[in-house]
Amino acid sequence: MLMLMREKIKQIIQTAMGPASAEFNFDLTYPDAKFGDYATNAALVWAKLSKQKPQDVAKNLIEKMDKAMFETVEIAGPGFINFRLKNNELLTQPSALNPQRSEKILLEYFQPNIAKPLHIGHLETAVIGDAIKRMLLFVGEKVESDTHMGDWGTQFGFLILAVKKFGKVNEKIYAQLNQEAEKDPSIHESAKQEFVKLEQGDQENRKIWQDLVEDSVKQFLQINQLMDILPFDHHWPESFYEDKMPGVLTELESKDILQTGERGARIVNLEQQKLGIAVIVKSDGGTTYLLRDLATFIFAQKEGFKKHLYVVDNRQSHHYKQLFAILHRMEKIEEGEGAHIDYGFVSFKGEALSTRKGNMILALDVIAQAEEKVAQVIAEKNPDLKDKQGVIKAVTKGALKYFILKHNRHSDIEFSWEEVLDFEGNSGPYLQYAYARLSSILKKSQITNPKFQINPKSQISNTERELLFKLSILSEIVDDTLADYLPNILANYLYNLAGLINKFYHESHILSEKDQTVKNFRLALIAKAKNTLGKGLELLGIQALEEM
RNA sequence: GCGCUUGUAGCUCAGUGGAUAGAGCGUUCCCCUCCGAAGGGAAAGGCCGUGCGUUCGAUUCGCACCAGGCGCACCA
Repeated sequence: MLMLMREKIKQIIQTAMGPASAEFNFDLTYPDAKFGDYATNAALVWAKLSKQKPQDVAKNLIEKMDKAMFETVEIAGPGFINFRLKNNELLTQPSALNPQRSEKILLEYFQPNIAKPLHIGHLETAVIGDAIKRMLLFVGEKVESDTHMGDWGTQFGFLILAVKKFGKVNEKIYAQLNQEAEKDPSIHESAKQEFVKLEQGDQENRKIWQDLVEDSVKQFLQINQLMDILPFDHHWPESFYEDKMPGVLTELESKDILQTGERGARIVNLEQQKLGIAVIVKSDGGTTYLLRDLATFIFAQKEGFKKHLYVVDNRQSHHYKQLFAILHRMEKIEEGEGAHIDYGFVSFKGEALSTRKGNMILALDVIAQAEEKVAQVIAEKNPDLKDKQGVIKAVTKGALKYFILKHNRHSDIEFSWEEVLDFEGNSGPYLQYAYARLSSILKKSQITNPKFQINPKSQISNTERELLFKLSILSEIVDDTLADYLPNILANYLYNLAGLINKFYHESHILSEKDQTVKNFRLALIAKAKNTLGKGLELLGIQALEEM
């Protein structure tokens, strides 16, 4: 059974505390490097409960503790216990854990809408979802991804109406028609009618719809290549659930959950949970997104998915609360089996981006501008680079993905061209650059697989020691990242790691080092750093480059 | 009105019940006759929105208020 180092240390602490340890929680954190590798507040917590002095409790704990793994165990500050591991222990952290759970997880992300071009918001869901998928796979979970294309709903009434009126539809026509509808309610009404006809199987409308969908699917699947998104395991668009909705309605009826609301709409009353009214079927008989999401969840459950995760922006959190509340009432869901992985949407110059306002930042525009800037930088810094095109693409994707992933997904992002196109400092290319320099040294050393020889007599600098520890905790960081599905935890870690690597690179000379033992140790450190940084980048979906 | 969410350096953002609150950008400096300067180092810059409470300890938890954003029955 593989175990994270911090779990081992927690067990050691618990063992030292004896049966009393079951009664309370304590933390094990990463303190400032000068204090140690790990720190615990266990003595402080215990002292509080037992009304003893923290220092005494700590002293007692340390005495009883199995200290074999540690270089030092010290009391510090108000009663923290700081642990410093023996150097050899730093090489033993498993790169992956044994999977604890074996249920299938459905991870839904990337929900493009027909007749709307891909924009920055689509990049967010795709990039966040992809990173989460990569990490879940890394820890051994059975996760499958699904795109949920918006190919159904009243909007299709508008699209069909547009095709009938103008013979075709594009973004402009669609927007124009929507604007007209705001002034003229009869247009809105006819659009709704067209969708009802589509749902009832009208042949002409079906044909128009199919053509629209086929076109769009081709366009959307560019995302896999465009942004290096792992292939999707499923494409279950909204229309996929068309024939699964009646069954859900029947079940809602039989469980007496459904009520008739205003104008004959079929609703679920969630006022008690302070979630308002959920409309399941509209008064014109058309289905709602909510009904399709119910059908989606229930379908996935029948397919054996125990957990259903949705990577969708935070404006829809009310919707997902309603969804989970209804599923709960249907007794289909238990705590933790459905989760809305929400993210803040992008604003630009303080204004929310929207297609309607016309300030939307399109995916292809961002990519094009970033590629242009990357090409400039390469022309300036590394004009003789081989495979320029490949590197330009990889650096561009790295910059965009990292820009998205470094933010705590809960916060809204203020988009700034300046920041997105800045490849210095806390950026994707900074990480890729650190990696490329490591590769370069290893290549020049001509030692392909250096072995660690930690000679107790040879000097290990503070930076080297700190780096060695940092390299040992990748799995713990992934574990933290997945606890709340916050990819920025991994992104921040990698940024700090790259900073340490750069500092080490700056302070310690490798190729010119005379002492063979020291040189070997440093080379091994470089190799391990390269592997770890490379692995971390891969988990974010960012390509590591040998040269750039 | 109700609900959710955010408020941390000039700007954009991390972060945490505790040991000196961090980074990038911007500003002012320093470092390529040594492995890639897309790099490293230094300085300046903070009542962590306000008030009250819980706590040995609050920027972190709770409540109230102020300010922004989002959502709240037939859009998805």
